[in-house]
Amino acid sequence: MAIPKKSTVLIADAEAVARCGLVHLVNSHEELRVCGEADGVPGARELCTRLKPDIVVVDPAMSDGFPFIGDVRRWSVRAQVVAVTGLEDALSVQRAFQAGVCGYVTRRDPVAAVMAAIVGAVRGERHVGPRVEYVLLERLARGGVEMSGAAEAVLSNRELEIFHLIGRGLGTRAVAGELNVTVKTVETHRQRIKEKLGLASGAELAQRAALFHGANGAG
Amino acid sequence: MAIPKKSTVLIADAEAVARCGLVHLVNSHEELRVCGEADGVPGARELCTRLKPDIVVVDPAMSDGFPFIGDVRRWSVRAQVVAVTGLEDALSVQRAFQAGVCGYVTRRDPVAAVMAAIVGAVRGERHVGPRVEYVLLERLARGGVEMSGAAEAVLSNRELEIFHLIGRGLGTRAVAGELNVTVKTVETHRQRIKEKLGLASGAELAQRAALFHGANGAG
DNA sequence: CGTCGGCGTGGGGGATTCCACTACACCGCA
DNA sequence: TGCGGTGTAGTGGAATCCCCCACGCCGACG
Repeated sequence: MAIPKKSTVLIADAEAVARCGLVHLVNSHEELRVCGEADGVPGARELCTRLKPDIVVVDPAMSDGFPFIGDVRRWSVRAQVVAVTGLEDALSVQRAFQAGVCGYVTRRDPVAAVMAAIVGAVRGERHVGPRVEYVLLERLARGGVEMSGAAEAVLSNRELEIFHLIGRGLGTRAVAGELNVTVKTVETHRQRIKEKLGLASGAELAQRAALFHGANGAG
Repeated sequence: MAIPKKSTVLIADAEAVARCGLVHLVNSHEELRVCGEADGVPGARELCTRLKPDIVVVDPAMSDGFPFIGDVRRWSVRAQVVAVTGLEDALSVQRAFQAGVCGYVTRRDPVAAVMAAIVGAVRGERHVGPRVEYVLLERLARGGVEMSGAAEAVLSNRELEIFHLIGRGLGTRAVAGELNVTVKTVETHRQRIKEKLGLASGAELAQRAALFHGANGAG
């Protein structure tokens, strides 16, 4: 037969077990061949420049995972990136697509969905797993489409102030008391913060605020 | 021929990709054979009673994962349980061993360590992966004594599970859906968690959970 | 063997918050 | 002179928080 020139696939995932599964999965498809494995971004960068794979399967949960996706896209217009990860929150999906992934499936999605995303990527098709579809539709249903991946910089002074207070574990009522405004005002600010950051619920807001507050200056 | 009576292995893991890797890994060993796969605890229970596997490879991060470990041990004195999971915090390791696992490796440990733990389990040997060793030694180095430093240790398994989900930014309703219980049940657990950790409000709970999850869970 | 306490699961019900819309005054900028 | 972002605040229905209670299970302790 005319040797159909298999597409080469690079696997970049910190989890050895997941790599093992992905390698077998990819190699079991007749149009695909694994050309390399990496357990971190540095190794993946090296293999990427040396092997020039057609497809890069990457877990953005790795250190520098998201920037790495963008790097691959800049290095080659031909290479496609598929995210296979345990991250199932809307923000991670958003960041991945903004970085330029072609497909996004989670580790809990069926094996068929993983394969569909990788095989589809060969032809530039966008595929997402059922679980990803779900969180995206949830998000779209709420309207807030364009969100700033650039995070908290877009918040106004007042909003940032409230964001910090939320991160300190204060509830709506407590924030209102702290700032000497009504609860309704704080609620409005919370709404706007959620829109700007692309957060779907008050719970996600509390999480982001806590992590942001913990990572940056505590007060 | 003398058919060396391979040991049977049941794989219980919510992540399809990880299952795929574990299946290939286990089947590649001449003394082992995968006899079943489950993507959740209910399915694993069913297969466990029906197939009576020699080894159960389980991800305790699944819903009811830790109690399931204990159940397996109670069902059969002969069956051994090996934890293969993404959880790398000392508390999870401790809970797993208290529940009765024979070995504990993380998904990021080398494939060889995973195999060593599973093969060793056939003979009842205890194996942990390098990463697990590291966190255990870390724990010994600091605190010295029982890790009461983590106030979260006082939480029951179920409470800890919910605590993690809250830390991932899920609201009460979302947690209930994830665990297939009613909202009221989740509310009760949230109450008890707040009592045990001395938290005054749901906002404080969300903050603590986010910080805890960010520090331990996923990075 | 009984009882007691912790755990997981739920319900009732009032207070509170969430959330989508709306409103208005202020300010800067084109 | 209008347009847009900001800070403030309201209305109203859905969802939640938060305290109290209940039941079944299981392990521990007397």
